[in-house]
Amino acid sequence: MERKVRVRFAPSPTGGLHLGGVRTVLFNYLFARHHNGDFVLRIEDTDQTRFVEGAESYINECLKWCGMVPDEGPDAGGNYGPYRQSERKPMYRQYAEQLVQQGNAYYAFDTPQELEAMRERLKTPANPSPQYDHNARMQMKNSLSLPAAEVQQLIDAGTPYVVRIKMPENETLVFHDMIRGEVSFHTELVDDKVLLKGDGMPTYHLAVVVDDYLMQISHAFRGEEWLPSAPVHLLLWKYLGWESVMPQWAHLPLILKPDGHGKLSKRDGDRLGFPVFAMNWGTPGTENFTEGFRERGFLPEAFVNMLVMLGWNDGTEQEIFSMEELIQRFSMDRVHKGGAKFDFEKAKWFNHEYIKHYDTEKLTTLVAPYFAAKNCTPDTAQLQQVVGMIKERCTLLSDFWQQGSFFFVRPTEHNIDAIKPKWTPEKKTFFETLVSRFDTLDWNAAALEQGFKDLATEQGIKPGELQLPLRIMLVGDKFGPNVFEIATFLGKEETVARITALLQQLA
RNA sequence: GCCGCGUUGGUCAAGGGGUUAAGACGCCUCCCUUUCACGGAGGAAUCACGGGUUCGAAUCCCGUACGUGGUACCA
Repeated sequence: MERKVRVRFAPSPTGGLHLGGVRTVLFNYLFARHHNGDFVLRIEDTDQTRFVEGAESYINECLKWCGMVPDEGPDAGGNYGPYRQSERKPMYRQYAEQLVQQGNAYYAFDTPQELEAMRERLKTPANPSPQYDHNARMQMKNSLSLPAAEVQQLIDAGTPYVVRIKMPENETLVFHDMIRGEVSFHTELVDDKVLLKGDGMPTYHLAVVVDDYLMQISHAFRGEEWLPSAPVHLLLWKYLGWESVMPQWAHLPLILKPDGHGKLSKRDGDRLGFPVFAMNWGTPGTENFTEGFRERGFLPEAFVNMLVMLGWNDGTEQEIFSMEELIQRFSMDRVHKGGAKFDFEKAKWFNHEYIKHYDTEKLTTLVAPYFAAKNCTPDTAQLQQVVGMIKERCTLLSDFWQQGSFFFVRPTEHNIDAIKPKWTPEKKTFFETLVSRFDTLDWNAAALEQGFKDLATEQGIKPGELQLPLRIMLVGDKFGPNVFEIATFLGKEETVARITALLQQLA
């Protein structure tokens, strides 16, 4: 019988949710939805990497913004909770003990100093980082090397200890990865990973196996950095007798720095001037602040689309996908094996595409806050009209203010240098006459343009030479939509005021 | 060092024995527009290297290089 698809994502932000993290969630989400399965959020808050204040609600807000809502989770209830690792603490110990009794794991009493001493002692140029493995374990203080009585004595005395997995020797472990196919490891090269820490909390290795089993997870997707510890997890599934219900695994490629090499980090964003977190993280204005894609002016649809194309495509030339299309077409076997360098220019292109085709009414509600932030609160219908006129020349939501403020606020700065060299008394006369002639014209773009050109012809000046000055008068600089449409929007009174104001400056 | 994974233009990438090796971003040129964009037409630029297998290799195999991840009582 085929199991229902259940995938889980386990974020553990000690900081914000970065691109790689969001993309991992996204692939989890798309796969789950594609198969009509469950999408479960599991929170990894351990004692060591304790959640930073607010991190949990931050994650939930990120997911909501991106349109990926978990079916179950800390707030939604469900049958597999609790979902916070800290609340699941009592569950793990019994499995660790079971492994010890079966001989697949053992107690280790070594102090951090002793571990350090061992590494120092075994270190050679050929082996710069010795492991706690089958070579070293018998030289250490653990229930394999010590007599049973002494072990009991240590435990009775309350000596802190950890539980380590006993890696077998000379075995080759093979497992199937949905992206990479067959992957194999030699067990003697893997160290005896700690399963249960001195404080009684499980390490990721134990927790992820126990939780995935108890939560009946059918598919587990995570970053490529977990591939080397996959053999430990595989062994745990076997030793605990759960191999028949082991999830299918996929190790996702990494997102790399745009320049140079290595994993993309928060520092790269600061250094190169782009966000790496989905949303603002930290306190604005302080050193611990990182701007998010949301606040930078990205639409969530564009953000998600951009992210999914980093490592996946559907094999066609299509690049713009709605979430519904992604769910329909997503398949794990079209995910790339190699990491992808992040390209902010391409990310902006996605956003521009979305803005151009976005519903103007909806776009206006997203743009309004950017105007409000500048103490500009125009009538919604008017703002909507402006948004419609300028949206194709805005890449980010934050561009709308720069591209559209002059519709509502008279420009204070004028790019006079653009017209002054070619300014003549005849042109001055033209604009003075134009103003006086406005009363005879219908106030719409077509009529204004016609009247403007007629007058230019009468006075023997090329209309083109007069359009730039008019633009500078109304807009302040060389940008914006058709100048007659701008005048139409501004209205006769404001248009006249702006023309005369600049005429005085040029005098 | 050892182990894993990877490598098609600057970037994202399609293609997986025979192709003029798609497409997109970015860059450049031209057209449209006497603004900035949008739109349109073009252009430069790629199969990491070396061996095999084959009539034929970007494609299959081996090696090398390079990159990347891991090598913690972090995840």
